[in-house]
Amino acid sequence: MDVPRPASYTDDDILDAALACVAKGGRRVGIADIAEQLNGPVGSIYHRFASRDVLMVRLWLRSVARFQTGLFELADIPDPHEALRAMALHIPQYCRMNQDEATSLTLYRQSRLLLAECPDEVGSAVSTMNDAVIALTVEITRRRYGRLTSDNQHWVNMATRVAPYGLVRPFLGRPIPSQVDDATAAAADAILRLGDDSHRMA
Amino acid sequence: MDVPRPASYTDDDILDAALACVAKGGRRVGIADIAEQLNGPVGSIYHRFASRDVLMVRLWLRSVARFQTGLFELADIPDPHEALRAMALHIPQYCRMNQDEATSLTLYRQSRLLLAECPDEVGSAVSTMNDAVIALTVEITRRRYGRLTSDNQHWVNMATRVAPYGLVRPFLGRPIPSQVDDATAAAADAILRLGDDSHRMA
DNA sequence: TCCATATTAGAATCAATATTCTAGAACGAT
DNA sequence: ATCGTTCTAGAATATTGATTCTAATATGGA
Repeated sequence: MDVPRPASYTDDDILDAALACVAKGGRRVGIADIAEQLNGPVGSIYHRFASRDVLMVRLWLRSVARFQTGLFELADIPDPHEALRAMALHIPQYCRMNQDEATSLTLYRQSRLLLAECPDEVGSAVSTMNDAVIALTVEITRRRYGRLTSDNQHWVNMATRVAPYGLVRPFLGRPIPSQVDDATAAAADAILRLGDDSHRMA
Repeated sequence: MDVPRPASYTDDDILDAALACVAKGGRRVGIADIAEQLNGPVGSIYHRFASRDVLMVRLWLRSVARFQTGLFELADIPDPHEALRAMALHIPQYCRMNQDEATSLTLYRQSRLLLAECPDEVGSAVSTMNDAVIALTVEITRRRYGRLTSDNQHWVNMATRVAPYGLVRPFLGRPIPSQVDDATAAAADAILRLGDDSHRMA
């Protein structure tokens, strides 16, 4: 069999270059910027990625996946309330340890991508990206509240994702102060507790 | 004296058109989009705004100013903790009542604009936009904690701005559920309380 | 009516960047 | 040494969208 020329740049090399550009902040990242950071030609980038959009979405997906692996390690915390608080705290901790990737998480939002403007080469990955995490969360939610309601899921979502992410977001790009973690824990506790009084409902 | 031709489009008309485009979401808003929404030519837009950047920043500044006027009405709540909680709750409430403007608040961040890339025609407005709100907040903070420390200011900032805004942000563009308000109040209370134990410090 | 002025109007231009294209290079099996 | 394959290279092209430019228009006072 004939053998092809070996590649100088892997997919991940290119994604890493793009990540560096995104983290560097500045203006909107262009293919030329990525090529410069990569120290390679734009042709090699287009050889692997159909378009700039596909490249950027794949970068985002890779960061999301890496973020999520840390979450699964929290699955075996026995007390469910503790587990949920740990999930909340994982967000500022991950952002502090992986500043560049954390910045790249702000590139897209799943809801927007699903709505439209998403290259279908990556469409299915985008639509299933959260499935495993949702399954995990559902299980812990059931244990935490005794039963699973859409209300409970709402509180858990707010406590473990929305609030923590909202609290770190303004600090991305600079060192994340420890007060963010304290505020995250306090907010998560308080919001999770809202699900305990179901007497509000009819 | 000679009299000029009367204007068909005021500054605010143009900003309103831009606002509608931003709220409509879709892709990045261009001058052509705004002109179409305005039902006028691009020339009239450039007649009033030196550049797209100036226009968008002015839209953002107008939204921020409108948001802030609601805040000042809370100044005379006597109990400082109540006042701070009300400030926090003002954010989801404002976003619910003014969905389009709320979306336009996500256009820029003051910190980024000050750093660079800000047309100096609007630079001074950007740098002073928060002065009055900061003065108000400082006063309430002092009453809430007895004294003013940078730590206290941090907690107040997290409780009344960062957390509430982070909690609504993912819901912008669709109806904002009442749970956001409940979560905001709970989180604000919990975070403000963190400033009460100063025994942590040396 | 005619003037001075500020404005509308939108076609023409310009700049930035994404994308395509053609040529050449690297590899190991034959 | 040659070949088929996949990759690098980067110049050329296409596209997108901001900005500029010239002409025309509305207005009330002189």
